[in-house]
Amino acid sequence: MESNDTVITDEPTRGRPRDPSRDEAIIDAAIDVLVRDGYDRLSMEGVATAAGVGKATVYRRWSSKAELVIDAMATLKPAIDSIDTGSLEGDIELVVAASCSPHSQRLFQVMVSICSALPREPELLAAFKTRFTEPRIARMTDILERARGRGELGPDIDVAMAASLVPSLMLQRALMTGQPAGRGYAEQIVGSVLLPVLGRPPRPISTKDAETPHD
Amino acid sequence: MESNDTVITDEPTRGRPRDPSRDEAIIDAAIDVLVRDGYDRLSMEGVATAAGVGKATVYRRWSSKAELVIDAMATLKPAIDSIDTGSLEGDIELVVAASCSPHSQRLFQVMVSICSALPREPELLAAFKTRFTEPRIARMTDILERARGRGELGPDIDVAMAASLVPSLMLQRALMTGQPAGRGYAEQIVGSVLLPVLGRPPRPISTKDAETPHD
Amino acid sequence: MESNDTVITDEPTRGRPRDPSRDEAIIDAAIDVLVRDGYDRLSMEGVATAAGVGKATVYRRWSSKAELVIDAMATLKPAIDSIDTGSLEGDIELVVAASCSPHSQRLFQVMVSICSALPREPELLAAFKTRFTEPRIARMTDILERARGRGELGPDIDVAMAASLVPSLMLQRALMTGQPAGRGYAEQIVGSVLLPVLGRPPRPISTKDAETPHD
Amino acid sequence: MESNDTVITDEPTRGRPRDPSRDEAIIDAAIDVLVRDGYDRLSMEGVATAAGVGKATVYRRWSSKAELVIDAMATLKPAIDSIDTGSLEGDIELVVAASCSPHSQRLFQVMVSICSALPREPELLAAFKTRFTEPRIARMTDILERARGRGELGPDIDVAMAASLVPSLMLQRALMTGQPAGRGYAEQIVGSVLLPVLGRPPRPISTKDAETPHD
DNA sequence: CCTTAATCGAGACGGTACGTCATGTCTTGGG
DNA sequence: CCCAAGACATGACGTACCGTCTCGATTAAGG
Repeated sequence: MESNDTVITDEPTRGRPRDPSRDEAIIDAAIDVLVRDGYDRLSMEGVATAAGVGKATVYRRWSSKAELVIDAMATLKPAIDSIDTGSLEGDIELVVAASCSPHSQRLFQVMVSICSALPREPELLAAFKTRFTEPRIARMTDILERARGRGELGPDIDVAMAASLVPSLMLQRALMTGQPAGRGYAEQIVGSVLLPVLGRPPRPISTKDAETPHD
Repeated sequence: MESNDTVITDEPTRGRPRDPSRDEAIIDAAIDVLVRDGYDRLSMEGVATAAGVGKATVYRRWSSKAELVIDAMATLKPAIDSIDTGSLEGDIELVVAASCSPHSQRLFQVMVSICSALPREPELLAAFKTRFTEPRIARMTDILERARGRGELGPDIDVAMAASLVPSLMLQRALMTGQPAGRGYAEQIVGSVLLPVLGRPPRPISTKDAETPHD
Repeated sequence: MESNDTVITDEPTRGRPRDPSRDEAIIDAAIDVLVRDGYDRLSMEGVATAAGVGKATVYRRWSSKAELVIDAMATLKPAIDSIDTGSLEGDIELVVAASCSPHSQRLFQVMVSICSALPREPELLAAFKTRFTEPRIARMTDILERARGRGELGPDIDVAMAASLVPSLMLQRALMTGQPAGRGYAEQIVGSVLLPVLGRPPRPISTKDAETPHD
Repeated sequence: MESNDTVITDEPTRGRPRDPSRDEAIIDAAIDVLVRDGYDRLSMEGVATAAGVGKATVYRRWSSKAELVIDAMATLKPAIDSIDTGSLEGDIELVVAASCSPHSQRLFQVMVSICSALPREPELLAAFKTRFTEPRIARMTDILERARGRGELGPDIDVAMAASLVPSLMLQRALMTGQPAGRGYAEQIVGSVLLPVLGRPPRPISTKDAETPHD
C-alpha cells in the first residue's frame, strides 16, 4: 500500500534517494491536519506546510489526497491486539481497556474526520473498513467464537451484531460529543448492552460514571 | 431560528416584499447539495445555482452556510411521531417502521453529510442534537418509560442507553455502507440487541434478511 | 481588436456590466510591465498586481498574455500622424520631430521589449507589424511618393528601403543602448543616410551632436 | 571570461579532473536553447538536459545564466574576417558575402534571441557589443578608412554611421521577419543605401531579388 | 397613476487557495 | 574530486471558487 515500494523492478537506484524521514513527517502531518480540519478541508498544500516540506515532496510520493490519507490510515496500528485470557469476562475487560486507550481515542478522532467523505469516495470507504472497522470486529468475533466454543454463549446469540456493538457505539459517541468516549462510557456499553445481548444479566454501573449516550 | 421573522419592529414593509417561494427553493436546494456534496463542500454559490436563484438572494436571508444549514435542518420533519399503541411490542413495531421509512432514510443521509463537521462547528452540533438526535431518543424514552410504568420492564434496564440504540446503529450502518439501512437491518437491531437489552429473549431473524452490520 | 466588443449579438446585458476603468487600468499596467520586464517575463498575475486588480478580472477579458499584449499595442497611438508640408525638406523635419517625441520613445521601448518574442509568436509578429512597423513606413512612403510626384526625387530611388531607414535605425539604436534615441541621433540619420539615399548631398551635423550608432 | 582557466595557482589538481568535453557540450546546448527559446526562457536546467549533463555540472562551471550565455557568445567566431582586396568595391563584395553566410545567419539568430534582455542586463549588453556589434563595425570601418586613404571617399562621409548600416539593417530584417536575411537583401542594402551614403550612385537590383525591408 | 424602494437573476469584482511546474541547491552512488 | 540523476524547499503561474457588490428589470405599497 505504501507508494514507494519498488516491488520487483530494482532499478540501480539512480539519483539521490528519497529521504525516508520525509515520508514519516508527511504521514504524521496528514493525520494531524485530518483530525484538525477534516477530510474535505485537508489539502496537499496544508499537509506540506504542516510537515515543513515542499509541495513537490508530497506530490512525488502521493498523487492525490485520497492516496495519501489511505496510506496514512495504513500506518496507524490497529486499536486492539489479539486477546485471549481464557474467559469471556476477562476478554471483555481487555476490550474495554483497549477501546478507551489514548491510541484508540486518536483512532476515533481520525474516523470521525473521515466519515462524511465515505459516501463519495469508494476507495476511502474500502480502506476505512480494512483498517478500522474490520480489525475491531474481527478481534471481538474471535473472542465471542471462542466463548461459544467453551459453551459460554447460547446458540441464539447474533455474534456478528454483538461484535460490532462496542466500536459502533463508541464511534457514535465521539461523533455526537466531539470528544472521544472515555472508560466510563465503554463500561456502560458493556454493562447495559453487550452483556444482555450475550445472554448475561446487565451489570449496573456506579452512578457517578453514568453517562447519557449523546451528551 | 428562521432568519426572516420580523420580531417586534414591524416596519411599514416598504419596497418589494421577499418572495416566500425563494426561501423554500433555497432550503430544498441546500438539502440536496448537502446530501450530494457534504457539508464542507457545500457553498452558498452552489446552493444558489441549484436553487435557480441569485447569490444575493441567498445572502440576503442567511449570512453564512452554517445558518443556512441549521435552518434547513429545522424544516425537516422529525422522523418519528408520537407513538402509543398500549404495548411495548406494538410501539417497537412502529418505531421500526418509522426508522426505515423513506423520510427517515433521507434524514440519515443528511446526518451523514453533516457529521464530520460537527467537531468544528458547535452551533451545528447543537442544532444537530436538537433536530435529529433528541427527538428520536425522546420518543423512544417515552415508549420505554410507559412500558416501565406498565411493569413490562425490570428495574435494571438502562433506559437512556436503550433509547439511543436504534438511531445510533442505524446511523452507523448508513455511515459504513453509504446507503441508508433498510427494514431488514432495523428488525435485526431490535431482535438481536434491543429486546435482550430490555430483558426479553432475542428474536432470531429469517436467514434471508440477515445482514452484517458493516457491509 | 478589443475583446469586449459585442459586435452584433447585443444580448440584453444581463448581470453587472464590466467596469471600463478596469480595462484601461489593465492595459496601462500591461504596458508598464512590458517595458519593465519584457514580454517573456510578463505574467498575467504581474499585470493584475500592477493594475491593482484581481487575476480573474484580467482573465475574464484576455485569456492569454499574447492577446493582452496585442490589445495593449492596439491602444497605443501611432507615432507619426499624417504629414504634408508641401516640401520634402519640411516633411522630413516633421518626421524627425515625431520620431524622437516622448510618445515615440515610449513606443520604441515597447518594441524593444517585444522584439525577441516575435520569432516564436506569429500573431504577435503580425500585430507588431500592423501597429508599429507599417504605420511608420506608410507615412514615410506617402511623403516620398508625393516628393517623387513633385519631381523632387530621381527615378532610381528605392522608396521602400528609404522609408524604412529612420524607424529601423532608431529601433536599432534603442536596442543597442538601452535608451531610446534622441533628436541628435535622428538628425544624424537624416543627414548622413537618408538624404544621400534620396539623392541629396549629406548634411553634416554639428560636432557636439554627433553620436556613434551603438553607444 | 572563461570560468575554467586555472589562472595562476596551479594547485596539485586533486581528484578527478574536469571533462573538457562537458564544457563544449554545455556551450553548444546553450546556443541551441538560446536560439530556440530566447534568453528569458532559457534555464540552466534546460541547458543541462539538452547537453545530456547534470545540473551540478553546469553550475560548477557557470553560476548564472548570464555568465553562461556570455561565455557561449565568446566562443562564436566573428562573422567577418579581415578584408582587404585593394578596392572599395571588392571589399564591399566580400562584406556582402560574409554578411549572409550560414555562420553569419546563425549569429543573427543568436542576436535576435538575446536582444530584448539587453536593457535589463548591462553585462550582457557589454558582451553583446564586444562580440557581435563592434567586430562587424570595426571591419567595415577599416575598409572605409582605407578607401578614404586611397581618395575613394569624400570628406563629408559619416564613416561611423556608414559602417553600422549593413549589420543594423540585416539584424532589423531578421527581427521583423523571423528569418535571417539572405543575399538578395544584403545586396539591396548595399545598392540602395550604402553606395549613396558613400557618395556613389545607387546600384539598382534585379527585380526578382527586390525585397521590401520588413516582409 | 406614478413615485418609491426593496426585491430578483445575473454576473463582475478583489481576494485566496489549490495543484502544477521550474529554479537553484544538495545529496546520493559510482567513476 | 568529478559526474549523472534526481530529491529537496521555495516560489510563481493559471485556474477555480468564494463572498461581496452592482447592474437592469420587476413588483408591490403609498401618495
